[in-house]
Amino acid sequence: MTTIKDIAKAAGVSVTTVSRALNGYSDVKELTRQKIAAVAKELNYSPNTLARSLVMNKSQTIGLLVSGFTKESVKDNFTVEVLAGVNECASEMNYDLVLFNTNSSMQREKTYTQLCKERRVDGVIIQGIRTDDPYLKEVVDSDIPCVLIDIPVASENVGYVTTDNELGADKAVQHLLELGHRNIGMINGHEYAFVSQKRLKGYKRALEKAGISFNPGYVADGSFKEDEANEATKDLLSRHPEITAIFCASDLMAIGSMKAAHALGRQVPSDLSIIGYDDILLASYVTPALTTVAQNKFQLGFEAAQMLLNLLSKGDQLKQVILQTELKKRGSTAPNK
Amino acid sequence: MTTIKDIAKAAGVSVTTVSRALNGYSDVKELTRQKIAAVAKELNYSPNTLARSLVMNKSQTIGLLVSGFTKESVKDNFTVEVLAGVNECASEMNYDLVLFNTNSSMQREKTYTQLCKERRVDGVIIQGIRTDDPYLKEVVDSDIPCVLIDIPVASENVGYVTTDNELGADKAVQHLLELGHRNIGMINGHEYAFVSQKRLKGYKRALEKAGISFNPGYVADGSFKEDEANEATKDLLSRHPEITAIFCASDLMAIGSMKAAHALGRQVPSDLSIIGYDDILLASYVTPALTTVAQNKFQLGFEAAQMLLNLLSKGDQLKQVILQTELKKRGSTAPNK
DNA sequence: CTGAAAGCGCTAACAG
DNA sequence: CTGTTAGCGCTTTCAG
Repeated sequence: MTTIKDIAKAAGVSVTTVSRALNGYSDVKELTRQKIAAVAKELNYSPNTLARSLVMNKSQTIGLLVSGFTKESVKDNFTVEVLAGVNECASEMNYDLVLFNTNSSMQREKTYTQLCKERRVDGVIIQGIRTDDPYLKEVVDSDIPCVLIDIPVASENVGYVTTDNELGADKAVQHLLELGHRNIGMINGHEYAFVSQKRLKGYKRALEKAGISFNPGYVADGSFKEDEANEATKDLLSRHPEITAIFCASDLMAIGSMKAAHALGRQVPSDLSIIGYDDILLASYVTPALTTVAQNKFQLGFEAAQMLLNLLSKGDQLKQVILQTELKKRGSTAPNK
Repeated sequence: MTTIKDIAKAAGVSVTTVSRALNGYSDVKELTRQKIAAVAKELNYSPNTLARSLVMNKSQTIGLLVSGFTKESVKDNFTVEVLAGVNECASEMNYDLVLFNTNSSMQREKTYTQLCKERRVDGVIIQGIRTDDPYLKEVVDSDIPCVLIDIPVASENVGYVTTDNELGADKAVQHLLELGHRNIGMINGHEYAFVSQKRLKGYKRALEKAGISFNPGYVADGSFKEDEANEATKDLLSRHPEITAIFCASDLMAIGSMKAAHALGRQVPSDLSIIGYDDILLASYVTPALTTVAQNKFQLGFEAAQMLLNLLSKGDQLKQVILQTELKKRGSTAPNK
């Protein structure tokens, strides 16, 4: 493997000159530069980024902590799309991504922080972590630049990007209200997700605006899982058969709810309207197609990467980005009869 | 950031001893070891893997070249599942993954090989690359240990893992034959995928076994895309209305075919049977649910990682793994009337 | 059992 | 414009 030393020798110059020439510094005679470039190509040279990173104390790498790559959770294309967005932005800025093994089946012995510090990533993007994850605080408290997705925490070198979850939920419920529904249930995620709290808030707000008092018994948790939402929906509907519409805090759960409705012999949307959240791929493929509150997952990732890179370059220090959502009316909601 | 030097000073020993103690060498007095461990923890030490990799000439990192992280291609959860498998295996073996930016919208100036060499990854896994990708040959020819997914190339330090595509296609067509279909069309991917070639072969083989002569006009290409398959299917069916069943070389294309059938007023499965390949998530969610040939994508990734790590450890030098597929009978196929 | 010293490949003052 | 020198943090002979 050729090194700049080899090039220096072959070109009859010093390593310094080689380094400078190869890195495009201005203070190298054009002729020398060409000579060096030629030799480098001839010798099939590749710079060793490890060495460079070591001395520059900068790895041009950003770490990715996601908990969405387990065998089970591929259903949700949320993670992938976010990743695609991150990748796109990182790509443009010449950063590489390292995926940390946060979800091994084995007991993890190293904390995220350790992983990041050892790998000397320049910064880290965190997604899909529960707010009660013990390591979350650790990373945030560390001095590693960090951008969180859907977790509103900001500080010296921590920012976040999320969507307007309260408004999104509000819009969803608003839609149901406009269709004439009055008894609207909600299947929420779990308390360890900020988005759940926000979406519940939006649900309440929309209800309140419509002059409908909030009934805690109308809300159940589905842990963001299809199966649990299925169960929760069955339970909810049997306790409250008067419910004519359900707002689910995720599409996957909405699909679970639809199955529950089906099992209970209630037709969607004629007997029961269901609205989801996220606009995952499946949403438009299930039957009936799911009405949902769409969030731009790709953009979420892209913006997160952009914020992180800005943080790193000490450019604009924007610590908060809130994206808007869009109501997608499809087949799973209909006027109340 | 603490270094072993700091620890050495604080513990009153040399850096050598610190290095050895921390790396669990046996030739360190137990007392010294404990002392060092204590100091290390006290000083909140994290080893610098960059430095270590540099001197050891080993980065404990494997590169991932996928072309499945563009904004458009998230539909296919194939890539993600493979990634999950790779991640799982790498995780167990304490390797980290670096995702190379192979799909930036900008013109890429660096070849895969360059990327790999610069980052000093120990090996690389390649997935979703077309066989006519100019860089593919380059990587394979380089001396970087490499495992390909679905591209049957093996050499000194190159291996591959794939599924038995010919048999899989054979099983699919067999299934249609058993349902009494005789005029069976095929929507294939494109010629730059080995799997397409294999699946076509399997299609022919099944037909031949049944004593049905191959009609080239019954085969069209859909480029593995939903839309193109849709068009191709419309075209195929209008040219050959006698076709009663179609074998699609991917589920995404099968979904496109289903839409085409719908547009043409042909009911699936009663008027037209459609069978896919892959068993992507969508397959079981569309209506009717798609009959398909399932491949274990997670395992594909897992085995690829395992093979690569074996290659790296100079353990068993298995260069070829072929996984089996499973026919999943669902709602999109029915007996020929 | 421990330490001194060399060196991985590169960059960055600093001095010409 | 170019070279000398030092050093990033770590591992590894080689001597004790």
